[in-house]
Amino acid sequence: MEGRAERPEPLPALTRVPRGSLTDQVIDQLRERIVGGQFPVDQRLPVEASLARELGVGRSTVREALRVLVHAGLLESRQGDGTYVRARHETDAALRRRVLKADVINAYEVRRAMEVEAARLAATHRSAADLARLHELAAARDDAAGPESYRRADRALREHVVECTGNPLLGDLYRGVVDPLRSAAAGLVDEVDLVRDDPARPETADLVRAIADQDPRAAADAAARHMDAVLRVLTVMLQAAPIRRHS
Amino acid sequence: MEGRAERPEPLPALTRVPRGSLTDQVIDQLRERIVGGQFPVDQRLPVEASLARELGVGRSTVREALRVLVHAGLLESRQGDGTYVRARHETDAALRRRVLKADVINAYEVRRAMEVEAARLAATHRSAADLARLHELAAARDDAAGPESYRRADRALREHVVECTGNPLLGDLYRGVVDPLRSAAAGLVDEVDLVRDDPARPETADLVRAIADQDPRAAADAAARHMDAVLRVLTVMLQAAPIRRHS
DNA sequence: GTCGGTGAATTTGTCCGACAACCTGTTGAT
DNA sequence: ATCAACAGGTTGTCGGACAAATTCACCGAC
Repeated sequence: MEGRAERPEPLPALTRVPRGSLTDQVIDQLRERIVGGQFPVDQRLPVEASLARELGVGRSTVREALRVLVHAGLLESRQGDGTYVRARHETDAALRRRVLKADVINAYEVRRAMEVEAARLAATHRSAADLARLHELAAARDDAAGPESYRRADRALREHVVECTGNPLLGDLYRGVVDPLRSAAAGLVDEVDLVRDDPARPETADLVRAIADQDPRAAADAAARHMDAVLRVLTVMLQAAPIRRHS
Repeated sequence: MEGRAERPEPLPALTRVPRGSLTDQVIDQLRERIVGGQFPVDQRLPVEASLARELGVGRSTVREALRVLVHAGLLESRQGDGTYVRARHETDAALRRRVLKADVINAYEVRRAMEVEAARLAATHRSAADLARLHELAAARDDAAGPESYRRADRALREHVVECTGNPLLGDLYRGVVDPLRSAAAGLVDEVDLVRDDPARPETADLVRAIADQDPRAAADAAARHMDAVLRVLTVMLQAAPIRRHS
């Protein structure tokens, strides 16, 4: 049953579900395993019969729970093959679905809202360690060798700003909105990223300085100027080549 | 089985699901019936055995579909009683759960991000009809007779601002964040709302004027001042009476 | 050696029957 | 009138059987 060497299932023994509990408890337990990384993304879950045995419930109960998590976007089930983890957080899957259905400009406007607030909060709440890391990431971005590594470095910097806010909810929402944008319109987004992040533009350096100076207003202003430039470029590019999506 | 006269189930005959289709089709079909109003909110669905017979599938298949819709927030199942329609549209249950798990200040910071961006976009994109309605809502708020109707009027005004943005994604996220806040910490939120919306404070009038004047910067500024006042009051109140939530 | 076809093994998908747990409404006793 | 017991109905869970789909190993042809 679990004899496929190419499918490692390095799982600790699952906790037995106490008798009397519901499918909801199985849902919660599976979700916690996913969120906690014990069932990593792209990994295959134990088969239904095994889950049932280890959780001490019937296979039907497991199936109902799995079906819920499949619909919620955390899992993907393939008949004859197995059930795979598709996302780590339920909010990620839900936001992804919603964002991918949205107009790109609208999604960027939402992103703008979060980046401006993140800048403001980062300037307010950042620690000395946050700042040291921010400077490292800014330097790495300036030193990046080509477009791909530049983009990676830029992304790391922006995500670190969101981490400096000390607001995990904002972090989750930011990633939930921005990650689908990256994968769905990858070519366009990358093009925009390059243009907007022309090293001659001062906004990102201003942002880093404002966070260092603990000046929320200046940080928000820098982030807003930055996203306004992005939106201008994006609007022009969409007029030149409209995206066809989600008919 | 359906012999309870006090539980009307005025349902048209359900379409038979073609053989070979999945639980997903039952999910879709039930959802369409709910969204379309054929299963109205607060009404009880036909019992599982009946649904199975009418859809031409097994009871297990119906159960899996129902479980999904329960988890998605559309249905509520009560053992021994029946399954009731709780909402007409698939609420973002995942976002709701996430917000309810968050620190209240963090959630308000996210709300601030969206209200500021909504103000800016409303001033940019609002139509004449939007503005006329905004003025009506502002007047209704000023004329509200007591705390409850004041709150309702205020809420209607703020949600209308978000509608004026012409950004449905922002609208969904705003409601996804704000609605759980309202229900979860209702007493606290209402207290904050009252204090922050002291009629002597100018922010909301400034916001309405800036939207009328199509001045995004002034609108964003008014919304920011408004939410900053809210956050100050909220911080003080949380120090006085910390919320115990979601241990 | 490579490639394609076939069949076995495995896993999910569906159905069914049985019974437990729970809820609602009715009836009878006080 | 209230309360308790009971019956009937409904959801929740379990287990078994089998269909449908996928993967993989084996074998034969080239």
